[in-house]
Amino acid sequence: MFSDSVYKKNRCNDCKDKSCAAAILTRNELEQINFNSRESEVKKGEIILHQGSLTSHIIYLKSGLVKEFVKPANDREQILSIVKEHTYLGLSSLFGDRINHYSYSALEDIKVCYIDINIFNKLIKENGGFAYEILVSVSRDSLNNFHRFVNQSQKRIYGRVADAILYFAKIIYEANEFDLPFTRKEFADLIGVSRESGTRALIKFKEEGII
Amino acid sequence: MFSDSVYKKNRCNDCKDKSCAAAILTRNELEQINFNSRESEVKKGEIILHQGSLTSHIIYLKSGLVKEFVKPANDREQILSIVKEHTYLGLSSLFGDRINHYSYSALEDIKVCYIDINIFNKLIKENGGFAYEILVSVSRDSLNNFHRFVNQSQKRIYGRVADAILYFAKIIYEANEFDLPFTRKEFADLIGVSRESGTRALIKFKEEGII
DNA sequence: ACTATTTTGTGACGTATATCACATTTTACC
DNA sequence: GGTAAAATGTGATATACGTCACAAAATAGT
Repeated sequence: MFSDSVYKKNRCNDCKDKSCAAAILTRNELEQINFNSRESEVKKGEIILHQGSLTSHIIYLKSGLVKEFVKPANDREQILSIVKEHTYLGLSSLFGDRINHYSYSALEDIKVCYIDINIFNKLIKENGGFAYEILVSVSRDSLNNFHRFVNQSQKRIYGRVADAILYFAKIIYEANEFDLPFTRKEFADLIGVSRESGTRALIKFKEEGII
Repeated sequence: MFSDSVYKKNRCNDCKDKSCAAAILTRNELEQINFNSRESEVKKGEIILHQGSLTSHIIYLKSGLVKEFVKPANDREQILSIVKEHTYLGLSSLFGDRINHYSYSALEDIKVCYIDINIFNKLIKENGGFAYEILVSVSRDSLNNFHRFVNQSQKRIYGRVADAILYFAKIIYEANEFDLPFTRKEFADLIGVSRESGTRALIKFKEEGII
């Protein structure tokens, strides 16, 4: 189907970046994915998926960082989450109305795989173990989001800033020192405050020597 | 296993309140659920599940209305969603760490079924169609919640009140006239505002004759 | 290297809504 | 049916944060 398949007999089987779910699949099942998928690179800042678009392929984030967001009409953009490598994008949209409910854009240069949605669904129905792993990951997302939701509605700006920073330290980078991969405006969109207020809070944190 | 099983050979198979997912199961699979589940009634106001508790059974809401909520330490209670009949409670907690992340309590007298978690997982792994339906429902939940999340962080009080009322009219009751099934405080907890502010907004709506 | 554009910092100001305090009504319970 | 407890309504007050306006700095494009 794709020219490089001719050369690399089973790219997916040898992939070092397989998802937990894909690790469950048999050689033959991976072969099916292999022949119905394509790898691609996306540059920093580019949009991978637009909210409202129809789902024909599922997108697997092989490496890099991605932001998941919505932009309600003439309203402030809201970043829903920061997605790490080895994750499928927009799983929950896949099983609903087949319309992507969120947008995704690359926070850095990334690698993604486009997998045919029909193969994906077929494997879910045929391989319960695979389905189970997908369920685990959809559920984990769902819980994380709820957690953020509750945080946002109950804490105010300093708490949110602290949460966001800790989130990056613990979950995303697993390190104590790092640079935020986006602008102040995006940071504010993530914690749901205005750009100015977000900045002010960050500065205060710096003054107090916490950062 | 349960005494009534002796009398009613396959209660689950004949159940008129089966979930979409359970409708996919074979007679034999339903039999397995039948022998590892128990039906029960819960009175209005009683708690069905406590956040933090361990999951040993999955709970299916056969009839009635339930509120899903969290109560962060000495903070205001936050209602996450209102759950309608024919829904599994806490699915997303099931596939994570097996700890219930939310609490559930009955908004009216309800009927629930407790299904052994091991049987449930077994069926997911063995019956891909069942797994797929469960995925659909977890995804739908997830999307709904996101939607609420975005709404709450972008609209202010009147918008939220309107959303909540429309939600009840369209989704929960599917009617234009209804009584809110809870107190003003709970209503406020649902839309994430203080009791007083929520009440004031409701009164304003009444004055303007919208309600 | 030099503009043009975008991002960031900072002050002044307005306002939505939380909080407090208390009166009134409704509900629950012997 | 009468008292206690919970739920509701209402005003006064405080404040966190959004918005606006503009300056400074950083980035990008030629």
